[in-house]
Amino acid sequence: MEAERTRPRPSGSANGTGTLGKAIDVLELVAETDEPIRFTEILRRCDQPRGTLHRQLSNLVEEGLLVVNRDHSYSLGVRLLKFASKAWANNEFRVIAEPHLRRLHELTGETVHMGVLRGLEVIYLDKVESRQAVRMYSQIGNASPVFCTGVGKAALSCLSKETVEEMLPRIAFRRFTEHTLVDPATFAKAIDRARSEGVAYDREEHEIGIRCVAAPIHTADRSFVAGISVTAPAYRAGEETIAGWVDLVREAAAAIMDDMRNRLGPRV
Amino acid sequence: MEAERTRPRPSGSANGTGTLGKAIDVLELVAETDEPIRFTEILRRCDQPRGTLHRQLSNLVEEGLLVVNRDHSYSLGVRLLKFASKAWANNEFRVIAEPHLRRLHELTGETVHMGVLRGLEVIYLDKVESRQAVRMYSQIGNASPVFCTGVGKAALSCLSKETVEEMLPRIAFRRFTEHTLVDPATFAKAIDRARSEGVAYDREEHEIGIRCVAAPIHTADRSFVAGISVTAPAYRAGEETIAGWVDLVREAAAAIMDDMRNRLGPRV
DNA sequence: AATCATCGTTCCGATATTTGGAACGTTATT
DNA sequence: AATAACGTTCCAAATATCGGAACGATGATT
Repeated sequence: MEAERTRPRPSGSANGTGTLGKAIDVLELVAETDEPIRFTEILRRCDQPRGTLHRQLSNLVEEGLLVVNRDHSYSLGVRLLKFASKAWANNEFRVIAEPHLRRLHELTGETVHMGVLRGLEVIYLDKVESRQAVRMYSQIGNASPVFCTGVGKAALSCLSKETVEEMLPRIAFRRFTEHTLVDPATFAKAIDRARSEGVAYDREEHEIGIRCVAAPIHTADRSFVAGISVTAPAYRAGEETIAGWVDLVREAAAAIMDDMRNRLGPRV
Repeated sequence: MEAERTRPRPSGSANGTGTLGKAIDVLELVAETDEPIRFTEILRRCDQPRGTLHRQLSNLVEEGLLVVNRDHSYSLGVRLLKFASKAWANNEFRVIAEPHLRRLHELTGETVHMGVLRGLEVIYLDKVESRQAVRMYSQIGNASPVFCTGVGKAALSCLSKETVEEMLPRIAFRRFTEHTLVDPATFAKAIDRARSEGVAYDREEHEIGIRCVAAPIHTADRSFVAGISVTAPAYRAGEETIAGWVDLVREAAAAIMDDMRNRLGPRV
């Protein structure tokens, strides 16, 4: 069970340990709130002494990770953008996958995503779409639940039945649409099926009118577990259409994993 | 000089204070290296004891800000993307400026940027362009020098002559092209001119073949200092063309500052 | 305009974490 | 196989954090 040791803790809040961990927990708390948040409000949500919280916030501001607004509310600092820009540009998996994502987009004409598993969330690493109707950055970096996204289910299908079983009770199955799978057992069955078929689906489970097909990608040692998907509005993605994408997505995933083995060396 | 107190320290490396500051310095060091970097290499660059560095790295990995690769090299973690995604989406100034940037793009047909001053750097907050030839994320979050970018010079023109004077010795004037201003005195004159004219230029100072016109935007208290710009390849941006953009950029900047006053309230 | 309540900041002894040198395994190289 | 370089662990000493309480600022209410 060595691999478990450094696994990121569940995406739930406030279990950071050490000085850094506590500070990042505060940062996360500000991030989760999608608008400027004031001192007292933060104080209420993280149970810490006033003095302590005040110093932590000051340190975060000093580092440029937070900014204080005129009304003493806190927002995320632009320095985070700089870090992320580097994290994105230098991510080896993303660089390797990129041409394959582009090809998949050309073959299907639809939006293609790549998302990596982190704890109980999927974080989108890349996106290829034709029309720039939706804003850039609209998806990259976004964190979505594993249980109602194609990429999330595909990623989980990389893990063993037992590992998934252990995750289930920590997942907060929340109903997003009438099609969302909210029963852990049903969900587990869907993962089993994805594992044997090599593809996972999202039929309007996260958002009404949006469907997708996804396939898993991972390193041999499962230290990197992710998924790629083709997403389209439901009216363009009937069952027959979706079925036609399955092989394309699977092949793209296989090609990416091939490249990963060749360029990064086989892992364990 | 109260305003100086919490100003982000110069973008140079390794002057973080406190436990958090030191950890973020290490993170920055990894970020600056554009490829995976190994323990010993980090050790050489930050003069810290082995044991200390080892623990700091472990903590950063534990928090998901770094990842360790199979060969013990370190890369930035995807958790940074999640933070940045929120920082971008929720940035009030960006949200306010966005429609104006779009309009400016429509009026000129060229790429429009918005960048904010942070220490001695400009960090790009937004970008609007028609063709998606260049990858998304290609610019956002990017940190560029103040002294050879239109946005950087525009931003500096918001500051007093004295403040700029104090910054000069800390700026590492590096020659990017034959047109780069590498003499502090000449550069200071350019800023003075930008201050009186309300626009700054970049005539292939950062990159051969790229020119731009930029205008400053800022809050009354200068806690937010930024610039917007229209950028184009030199063959499409002759002197007459650029001159035609000046008023458009200035007007867009004025409109953004109007909106800022209305929506955020006048600051100081 | 004055009062009161809420909010944010500062202070300092107690506490827990970090620090840093050295010794110990582990992996690559000759 | 021997050697060197690298990464990890350990623990007493140093130091930053912790956290309660007092203080000052802000702004809402009468």
